[in-house]
Amino acid sequence: MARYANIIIDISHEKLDKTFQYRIPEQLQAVLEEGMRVRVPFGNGGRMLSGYVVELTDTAEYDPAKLKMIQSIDKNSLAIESKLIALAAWMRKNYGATMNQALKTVLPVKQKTAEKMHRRICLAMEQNQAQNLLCEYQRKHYTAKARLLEALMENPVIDYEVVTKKLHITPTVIRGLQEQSVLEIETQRSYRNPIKRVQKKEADVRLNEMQQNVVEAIIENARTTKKPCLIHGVTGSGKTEVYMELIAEGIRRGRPSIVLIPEIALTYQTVMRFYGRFGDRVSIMNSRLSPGERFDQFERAKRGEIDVMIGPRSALFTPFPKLGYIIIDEEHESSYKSETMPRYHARETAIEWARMHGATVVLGSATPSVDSYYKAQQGEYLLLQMPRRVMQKSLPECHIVDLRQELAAGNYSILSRRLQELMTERLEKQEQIMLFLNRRGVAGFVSCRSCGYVIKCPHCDVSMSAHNNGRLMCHYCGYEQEYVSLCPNCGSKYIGGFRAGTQKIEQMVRQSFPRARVLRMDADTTKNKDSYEEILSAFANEQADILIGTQMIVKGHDFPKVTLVGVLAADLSLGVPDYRAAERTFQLLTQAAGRAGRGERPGEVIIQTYQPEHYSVTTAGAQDYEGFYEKESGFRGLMHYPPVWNMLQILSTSKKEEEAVYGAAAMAECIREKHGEVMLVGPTEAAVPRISDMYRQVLYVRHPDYAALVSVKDELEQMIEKDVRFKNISVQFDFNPMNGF
DNA sequence: AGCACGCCGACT
DNA sequence: GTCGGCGTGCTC
Repeated sequence: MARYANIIIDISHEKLDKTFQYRIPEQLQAVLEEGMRVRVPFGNGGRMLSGYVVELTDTAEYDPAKLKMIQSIDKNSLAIESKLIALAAWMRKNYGATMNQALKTVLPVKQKTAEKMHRRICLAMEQNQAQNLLCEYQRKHYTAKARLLEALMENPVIDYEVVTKKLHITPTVIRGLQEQSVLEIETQRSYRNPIKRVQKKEADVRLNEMQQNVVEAIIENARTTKKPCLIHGVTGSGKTEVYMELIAEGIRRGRPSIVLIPEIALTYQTVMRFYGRFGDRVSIMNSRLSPGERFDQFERAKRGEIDVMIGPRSALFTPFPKLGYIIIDEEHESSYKSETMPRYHARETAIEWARMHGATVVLGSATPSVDSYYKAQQGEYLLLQMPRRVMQKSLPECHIVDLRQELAAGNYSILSRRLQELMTERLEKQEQIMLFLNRRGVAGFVSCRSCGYVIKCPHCDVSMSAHNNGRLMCHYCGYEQEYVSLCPNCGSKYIGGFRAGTQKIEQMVRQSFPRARVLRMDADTTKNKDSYEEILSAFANEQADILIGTQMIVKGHDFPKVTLVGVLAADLSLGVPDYRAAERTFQLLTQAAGRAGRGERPGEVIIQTYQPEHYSVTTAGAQDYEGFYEKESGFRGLMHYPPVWNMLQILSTSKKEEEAVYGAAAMAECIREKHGEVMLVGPTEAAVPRISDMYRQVLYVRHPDYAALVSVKDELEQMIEKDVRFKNISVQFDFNPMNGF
């Protein structure tokens, strides 16, 4: 039975944005739970405030003599906040993080800052009356009051921020004047809906039989077992209509829904479809929203003014008081995994959140993650298949081209003969082409052809990339230096970039097809937010014949005129040193292929590769998910990888190399000593041994049960707290990682 | 955020 | 001396 409770008073102000520890009175020992709202004495005056129990613990983190007692449990708590706090506690436990880190992800809005933005100060008296008062203040040398009053006479309404920051007036002064009714603070809150409304409600769409069956199965499941559902539906099978039908069903039960979409796929088109169906009861969240707008949307959700929230990972924490469905589209996307602590996965977190709400999670993908499909096979998820495209459109025809044979035949171009032929044909027919490459920049690393020396970042130990501004850059820390014309190691002038990037390909394509209009889209051409939409809509409006790009062109957008997709080198993603490389390759190839033939004319796909016999290439070429899954899950089981086993990746970083090494070694020893049951790999240098002058060591722990890994994490957290040598070492946990450290 | 505390100029 | 404005720092 815990003796102390860590309590967060109000997330309103940064200085209070931490926990305070209190004693738990005897009569509450048995009933108090994490997430509960309580009344506690706070501050010198002992005034009573409400706070949330964030953690129950036995260790006093503060002088126990100074700890005060919790007064009571607050009964009129808004259930939703306690639930979110409980969710944060769950995340802390299952992913490893401090409670504050977890709380900040779950309650991302600084509520008062958002309100402050709307807060204005206005003069509450006549000019001449104010003039008199001003004279009086000046006479009495009330400098602050005079300053404020003078400003108010010039401009009767001023933002609260301006008053405190620019005029240097403290809240004490403002409150004083407010009490004397010299001024008023207006906190009018005008809701801004970031999407302009245009449309009337679309007539309910007719679902085909396949869609209808899926909808009925999910609704039935939501009434009974509430298992997470996984929809495996090929591109173009009409998953979005299914989602909308489910959302509508939730609304009929008075339960709103959350739709998670990778930010990159959150396009105008997608949003408009939901808007057309649900009107302004839909709210969209994206990274362009200001904190104020974000807050408004959350506030509307709390009050039940919206039925659907659409957004990326963070939209999961929309504080709906009730919840119908949590829909996760493109569930295999790695953007659902957080890259900062707590490194939570939106899918698992959604399942927990849905459990707390009695809601149902619906996952959808054309290429489900091996993780989810495995769970479906185990009966943990309900699997639903949508194997056909709507309107009897056929899947594109797929050809695999062996690049080794091209080389043998004397073709040194990045475009195979087959691809060139088909491109010529499409250009003649005025159809569009997409060329896809999993790489960016003019070229990859720069190396010397005489001695093999590779230019690396002095801070991160990774290869520097050549950029079009003629400089070399480190992708991890941003370090830049001049391009070199002579090898720093041997002085040879045969130093340069290898492997083509999108820019190089653009040049080559322009050379081979001088009359074609070419667009390029990659991280470099989409630096500012809008250029992304601009390029895509230019291509959609047929202002170009060929679109060349990285991953980002294969997601979301529908281009009906595209009838040829070329994957230039499937190997690039296969070569990544990661156990998920094959899975990622299969997904990329399938998605790229899915871009072809979305319109009336059938599509064709060319996959160029040096490994045409690799199963992820062959199965993607044959549009055979099952075949891929069988091979891949077999491999994972054999090698004890997730999802068959679970894996915990641990990173130890420090400014000093020996400290990072010590941290990893000490943790490894602790694991060997106390958790002999797990499989331990490492410690070793991370794939990137140094980032921004921080040395990095990694450990991998594996075990069939997730819970075993959680207890390893708990053990390590305790050890770290005790061992003073960890003072300058930072440790990060990543459960079932999507990316290596 | 809100409250106490302490500094400092103004005024009976 | 005392009164009151106004900035600072702390709250388990």
